[in-house]
Amino acid sequence: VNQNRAYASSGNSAFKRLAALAPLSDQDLAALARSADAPTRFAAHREILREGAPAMAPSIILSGWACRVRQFSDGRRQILSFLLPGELIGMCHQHEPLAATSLVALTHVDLCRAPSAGNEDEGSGLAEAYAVSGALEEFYLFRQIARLGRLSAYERMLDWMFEMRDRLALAGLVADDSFPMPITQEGLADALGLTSVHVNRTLQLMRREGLVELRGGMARLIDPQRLMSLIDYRPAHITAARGG
Amino acid sequence: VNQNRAYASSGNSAFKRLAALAPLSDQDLAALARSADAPTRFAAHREILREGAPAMAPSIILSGWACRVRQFSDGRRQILSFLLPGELIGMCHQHEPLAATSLVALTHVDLCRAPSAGNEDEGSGLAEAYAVSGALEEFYLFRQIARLGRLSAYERMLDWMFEMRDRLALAGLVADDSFPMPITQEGLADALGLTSVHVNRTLQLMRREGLVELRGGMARLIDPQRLMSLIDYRPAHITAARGG
DNA sequence: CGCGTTCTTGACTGCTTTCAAAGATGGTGG
DNA sequence: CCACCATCTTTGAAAGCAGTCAAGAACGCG
Repeated sequence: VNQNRAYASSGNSAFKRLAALAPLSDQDLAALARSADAPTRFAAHREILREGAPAMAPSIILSGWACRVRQFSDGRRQILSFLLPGELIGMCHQHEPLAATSLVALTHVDLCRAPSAGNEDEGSGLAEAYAVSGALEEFYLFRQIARLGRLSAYERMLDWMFEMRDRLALAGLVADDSFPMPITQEGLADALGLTSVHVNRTLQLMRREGLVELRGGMARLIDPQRLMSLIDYRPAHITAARGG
Repeated sequence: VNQNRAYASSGNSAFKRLAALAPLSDQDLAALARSADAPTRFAAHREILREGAPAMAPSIILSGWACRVRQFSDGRRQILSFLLPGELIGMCHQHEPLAATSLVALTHVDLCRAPSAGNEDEGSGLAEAYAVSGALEEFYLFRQIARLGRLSAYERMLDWMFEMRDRLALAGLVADDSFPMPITQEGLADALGLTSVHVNRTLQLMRREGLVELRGGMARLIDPQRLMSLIDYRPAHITAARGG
């Protein structure tokens, strides 16, 4: 694959996301660019941070997918949340000295330090983007809980795909309801609280019904309008607080 | 019931929790006491905040249990998280103008504004307590996800009871592994992603096995040491960051 | 081209839900 | 103090969604 081009544009979509969350000044963008100049790279499946290890510096996902994972002693695994391009790690809760969960790279991942945002009260663009990003992260956690607690396998998968679409769209990674989905069916199972066998069956059912297309790591939602009504999907309506 | 005494001591356990998270100065305690002088009261089952409504001022639960809820259009309900005495609402993500989830009182609840903590960087006791509380809140969300995603009904209930014990212990509300559990089996079902029927059956099984005692809104774990090994329970090890 | 990972399929099991109804509990008002 | 009512708990039988085990096919990478 043409990794060169991928790395050349690394961070591009990440910046796009942050700029979408709050207006960024040239100064903000310069700080981001400087930070992204020295990315840390992780290969797929590599552990970025282990539960119980000293916490990480606040960071930005420049490219690739990562996830938080809880590994049980008997082998069971649960993906707690996903970390997509432009999303942040360890911004808000830096007061905890130890990482509460492991972080694992699902694909090649480029990471960089999140430039500090100055005083949060001054309405700096970066500070605002960070705050909105934090609010979104919490929102996604709530959604994951509702998904696991009350949705059927079928509903979980649709709901999850919609969320991924919306989150990737912030980074400009969605074109025509088609978006990258670089995760195995076993990975999906670990995220949705199912088995890979059942994920497979459900996926095939959805394909037969013409609801989604899956090819080569890309997903496409066929009739979003109709699907959203099927599953009571509510997009995030979290934006930067206007004025003051 | 002797509500008078209950209200006289309202906030007592809440203060205890915050003081357990970080050392509080007399100034901090005075600010808390002042705030708690003007509590807002909610009757059981009352809605504290509706999804989509303007967000609430940062607040402290002085007494009682509340929860975040996601209500589906077809009647399904999922309790996303619990809010116990001394826990905080809306501290970190005040930048979102609208509430992302509904808040409902499970019992009578007394609420008060969280006194502002001055500059977070100055190591004020309150600011530190708020930060640790935020980290814990996130940790509990992760745990809820793992619980719903990968544990059986039996395991979910034990795991949840352990978490409640530990959280209530911070507020000094646990004596001899016995603690208040003012929630119906249907409420438990909504929190654990089960049906009330199955919660009931599972609870009875656990009682028959002599693992727990449940009487009059109080729960008691019989042999915590043994139980914890059964379910791979990991206590939170989040504390205030030392030094700096 | 060969090997390992991932995907697919089938048969069977089982945990959990559903539906329905009876029993207990607790608070309220007469 | 007791009857009454709503809410909560308990129980049974039957159905269903998802898990388990196992093996073969397809895919992608080196």
